[in-house]
Amino acid sequence: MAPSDLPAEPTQARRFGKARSAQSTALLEDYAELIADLLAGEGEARPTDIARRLGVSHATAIKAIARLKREGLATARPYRGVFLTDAGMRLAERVRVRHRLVVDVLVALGVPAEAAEQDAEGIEHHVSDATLAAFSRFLEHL
Amino acid sequence: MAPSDLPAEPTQARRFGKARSAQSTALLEDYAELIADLLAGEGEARPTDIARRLGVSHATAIKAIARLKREGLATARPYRGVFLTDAGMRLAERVRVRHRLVVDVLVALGVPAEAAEQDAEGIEHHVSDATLAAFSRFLEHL
DNA sequence: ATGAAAGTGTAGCCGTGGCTACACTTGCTG
DNA sequence: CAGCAAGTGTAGCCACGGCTACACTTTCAT
Repeated sequence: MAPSDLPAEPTQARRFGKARSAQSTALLEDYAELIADLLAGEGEARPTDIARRLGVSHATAIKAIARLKREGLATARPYRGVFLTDAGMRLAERVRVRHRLVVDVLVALGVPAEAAEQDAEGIEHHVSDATLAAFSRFLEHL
Repeated sequence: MAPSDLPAEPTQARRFGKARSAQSTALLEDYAELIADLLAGEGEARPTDIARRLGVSHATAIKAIARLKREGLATARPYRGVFLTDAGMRLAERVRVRHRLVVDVLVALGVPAEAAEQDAEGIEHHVSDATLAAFSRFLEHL
């Protein structure tokens, strides 16, 4: 596409719309992945730990956890920590794999490790399956 | 970093924080780029056109334009279209270059064109200067 | 066994970015 | 030149994701 070609209106609108909705699931993905990590590493996931890791207040974390529950991704009983449902664990695993893949591709392209980790944190939520597949192929053929 | 190593807390919190703040500028970037395209292509940028391209209501577009004005990126007089300030044009140009670079890298990695355009729409807002530089180098050495 | 510290939960505020509904310009057309 | 269609702007709603402040459990040490 030449520089000053605008894509057809509906195409462009669809793209922006998808990017917007990807954004709305990004937060759930981050929480799911982090909770899975904490469960694996510490045996439990407490709201305060989650909040500290994400750099938000515990109240913010608790509200997000409520949303995870609403979406059927997590369960939690008052004062008893947070757990993931099967759906939540599947999501976390998908996110974990995708995150590593994005970081590995960035590093393979010559991005310094710390920048790769940082950028992957934002990029990962916008990587489609098609792109993910291409990333896999690229890393294999290295 | 081994799979189940968690990054140190402050590091991880900082990463998430940066990813969050990148998000807040993403919308401005999209508007600035689109307005620049419309000005270049049609000679004028009207709120309704902007809204159609982005797939949002005209009211939403107008609110975003108000924010662009607040941030010193755009100017607009009632019923007279939207224009970019110097800062706005510089931003738009930076965004345009970055967008192309991201798309080109994705395509070079084997991502199908349409998916590359779609994913770039979300990814571009999270690409640091270091990553951008690596992308450039990668494309040159192709 | 109790009391303080740590953690948890709730309430209520803010700004953002969506939306619809309604009012008002503008500008073209007949 | 009158009137209507298209475009513009404003108001007010919602959900989200931040926050602080405050209340309530739990837990652990004395």
